[in-house]
Amino acid sequence: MTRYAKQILGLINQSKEHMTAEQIFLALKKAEPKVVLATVYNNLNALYEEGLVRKISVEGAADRYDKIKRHDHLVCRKCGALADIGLEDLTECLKKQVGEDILSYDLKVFYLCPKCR
Amino acid sequence: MTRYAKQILGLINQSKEHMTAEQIFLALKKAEPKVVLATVYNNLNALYEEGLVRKISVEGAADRYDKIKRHDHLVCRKCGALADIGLEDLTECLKKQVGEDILSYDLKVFYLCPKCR
DNA sequence: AATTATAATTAGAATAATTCTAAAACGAGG
DNA sequence: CCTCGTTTTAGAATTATTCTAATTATAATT
Repeated sequence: MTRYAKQILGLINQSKEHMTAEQIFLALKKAEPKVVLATVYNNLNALYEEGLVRKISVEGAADRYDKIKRHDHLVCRKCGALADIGLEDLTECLKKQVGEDILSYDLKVFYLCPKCR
Repeated sequence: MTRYAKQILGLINQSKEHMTAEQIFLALKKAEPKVVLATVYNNLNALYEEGLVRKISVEGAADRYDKIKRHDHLVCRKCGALADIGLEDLTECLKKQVGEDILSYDLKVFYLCPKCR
């Protein structure tokens, strides 16, 4: 794994937030002032292909990157704010229902966050 | 509801596909040759705000619009192809687990579609 | 260490999706 | 038929992301 890929993966795994490519770029820039946004995109795509990070898309907003560790998301339908929740693991249950072999799943639960209520 | 909004809603509800704004625009244009893409976006946003259509975002691709009727999606992790599946309704189960009042949820199950396998 | 090959990074232009702005057209109520 | 509020239009503007080609770094080979 390349130098930048390693650091980007580290950032994503440590972060409690759900960073966009831009935010990751800004964070990485603190350690690597020379790095460029396109490099971050390249590496994020590579990490995603390899299955080392998750990509979450909230309708309308830029894609966000997240650690692989299984967990679900609570999304505010108004402002798009994203929070983690750990619901029970549905993998087995889905495998049975779908029939096909499944790779993973993405469960977003929509609600109105305290601010928007 | 405005003239175009009505037709757009009709298109979405009838369609078996998951159309992007562009595709909806092209379909609507057959009946209404004068309509413009921005109008389609305006109406889609309005319909979405009113909770009359669903918006599904597949990482990387343009947002897709779908009927409100509860169902889930099977997404090919490679090519992004989208298919419907009707899994059991998790609403009650999620309400209990989340605690908060939930509006809806969006479950995407990733797999490799026949073509990409 | 010098040479070559391969992969990663850069800069910046290009593309695609979506939103914004201001003006024009429409439609209901007076 | 005039006015007001809404909808639509045209096109510019924005944003996220990808692409291209040149450059640099890394690794492998002599």
